[in-house]
Amino acid sequence: MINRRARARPPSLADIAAAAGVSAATVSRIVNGELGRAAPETVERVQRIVVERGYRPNHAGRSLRRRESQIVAMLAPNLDNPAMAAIAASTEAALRDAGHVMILCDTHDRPALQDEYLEAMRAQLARGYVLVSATASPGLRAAMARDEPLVFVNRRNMLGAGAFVGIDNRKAGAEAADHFARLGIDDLAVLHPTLMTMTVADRVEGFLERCAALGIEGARVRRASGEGATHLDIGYQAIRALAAAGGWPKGVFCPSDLIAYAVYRLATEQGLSIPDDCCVVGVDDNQFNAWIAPWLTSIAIPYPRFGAAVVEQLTARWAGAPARDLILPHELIVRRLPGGRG
Amino acid sequence: MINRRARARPPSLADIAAAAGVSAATVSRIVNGELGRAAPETVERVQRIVVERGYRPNHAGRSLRRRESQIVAMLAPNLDNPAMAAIAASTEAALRDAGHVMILCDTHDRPALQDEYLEAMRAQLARGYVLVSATASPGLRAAMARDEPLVFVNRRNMLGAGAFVGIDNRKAGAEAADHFARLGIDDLAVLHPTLMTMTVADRVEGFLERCAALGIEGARVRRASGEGATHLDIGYQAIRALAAAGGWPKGVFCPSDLIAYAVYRLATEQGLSIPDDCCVVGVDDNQFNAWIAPWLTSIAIPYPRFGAAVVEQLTARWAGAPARDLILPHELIVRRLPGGRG
DNA sequence: CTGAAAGCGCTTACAG
DNA sequence: CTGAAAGCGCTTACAG
Repeated sequence: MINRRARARPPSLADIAAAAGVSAATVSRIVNGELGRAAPETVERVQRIVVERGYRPNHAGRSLRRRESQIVAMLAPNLDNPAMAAIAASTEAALRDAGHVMILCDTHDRPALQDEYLEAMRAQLARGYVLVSATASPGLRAAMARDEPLVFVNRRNMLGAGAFVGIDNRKAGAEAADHFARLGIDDLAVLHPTLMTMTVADRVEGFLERCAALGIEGARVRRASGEGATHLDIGYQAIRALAAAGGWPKGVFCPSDLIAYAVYRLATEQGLSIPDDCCVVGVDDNQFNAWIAPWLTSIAIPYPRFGAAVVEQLTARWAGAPARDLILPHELIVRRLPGGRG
Repeated sequence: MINRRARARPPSLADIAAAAGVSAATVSRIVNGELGRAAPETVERVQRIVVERGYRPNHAGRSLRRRESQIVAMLAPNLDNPAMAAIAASTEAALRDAGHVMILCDTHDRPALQDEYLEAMRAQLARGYVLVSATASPGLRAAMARDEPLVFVNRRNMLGAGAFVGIDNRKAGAEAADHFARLGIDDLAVLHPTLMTMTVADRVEGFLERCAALGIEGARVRRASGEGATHLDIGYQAIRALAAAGGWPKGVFCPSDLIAYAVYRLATEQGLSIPDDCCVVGVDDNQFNAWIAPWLTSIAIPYPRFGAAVVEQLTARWAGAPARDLILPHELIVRRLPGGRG
């Protein structure tokens, strides 16, 4: 038996107006909180009927009329990355609290897909765009030209200025170097994607600069890079190349936890122990590290706070304020140390 | 300097019609693929202008008129769970391919929030609802009464029938028991939340039933439960209680990977080795297991395939087909075995 | 304090 | 093959 019973139409403004014996204009004003413009008894009656019938304004009608929706689009590469999931979760909650809904788009880090979503979200009359680790693309340039409210997360706008939410990546890299220095480890390496984003490049540069400042010569800090779809694959390729070429370093800086996970995998495969044979420092400090990666010291990025920061930036843009940076504090989380120290 | 330059209005149907010297009706038909109803040269001209001006139909107008949007709402508890992230990622991609957009709502497993989102999405004229591990709630009952297109993922509809996408949880639990039997481990335990969802209860029951069938008496299979916001906390509480009460078992079945992670943490804290001292089997097989949890054997759930299954179910519901179950295959992924076997 | 009216951008049954 | 017209549900400037 196929059930094709037509779904009941939700009550419209007109239905409420008819039931209350007033005009649609009056109901609209009351629903939108303009309580002072109607007689108290009218307000009371309308509000009662609204509740009774479970009236909800139809957003298509409202958006059409106001030429704007309450939709905010988040464009992110690869939702499977726990850092992305953490950002999405906190942003979703913060937007919801502010009365918006978030549409999540997975760009797979491809400019063409990013542009397609930018266009699709524009057709949805999106009120704002949250671009997590955005890539350069013609559509992004067009959105900038139209002065759309854009907020860049993690990775700065590669095409010019733009509101930004993230951490101080150079400083984070430097603090990783300090950590190795404190432990007296100077046989170091850094692993990264062959094609670095600005974010990763800043972390790597911050690390290398501090190493130099600490007197660890360039020859003692090796670099290796890899290619692949994820930092897992990239990291695996990089550490394998590094270990094959000159043996394992005593310490390795990974500009993301996923790269660090790859190092752990190869070490495990080769029977080495982390951190005793090689001390690893990552970035992100994904929530699972505390549970199953006691070997990983990592620089925690406060993703749970990103949501509020994103909303703050969007609100500022809507109010016409100029774009600015919002830099949140990171923190080195030290876990197991080599030789059972600490 | 505050930049308040008004954003340019995107071209409307009327603009295109004017530019092409035809009526809005004709443009609408062509844009919607009714090519046969206009002269070929008209079609060609309109299509050219559509491309030139970058015309995109305004979805608010279309939704208003058609009384339906291309929005599909996904309601999920806790996006931070990697299983949820995997489901969200694959569903987002599949819906996008089918021409829809997904709005992701985080219900935090709270009935009131679930209802609020159900209402909000209804006001958005959502065309369908993907309910991941949904909870029972008045709003869900109301949505069922309205015959909304609902698809339940992971957890069946607790309030009646409903299209379902998931695995055979009893069988999964049974296979975990088989695995222990093959290893000759019969000092077993199972950990779970104090308040079990149907999904988890099925896994646990399937495990216990198979244990009984294999001749492992009830006294040799201990149970412990815990409470908390996440399976991490729940698992930690459960394994601690179990170990404190009667010592560590030789094998433990965890109906989710997160519970298994908690077991690993306590074992590490107490200086025990997994799987040598205690062999752990989880469920989900999150992507990171392959990289940093070589100690964890887990029953893989094919989340990357869930998206297509969800779209299949939604499409069937839209076509008026009756609700049915879509059971996808799981697979036991065996990793390191106790005593270096395997 | 309240309402009539216009209009947001689209679709579609109808007429020709 | 094409268009005029109505209407989806809402908001708002205007008039009273």
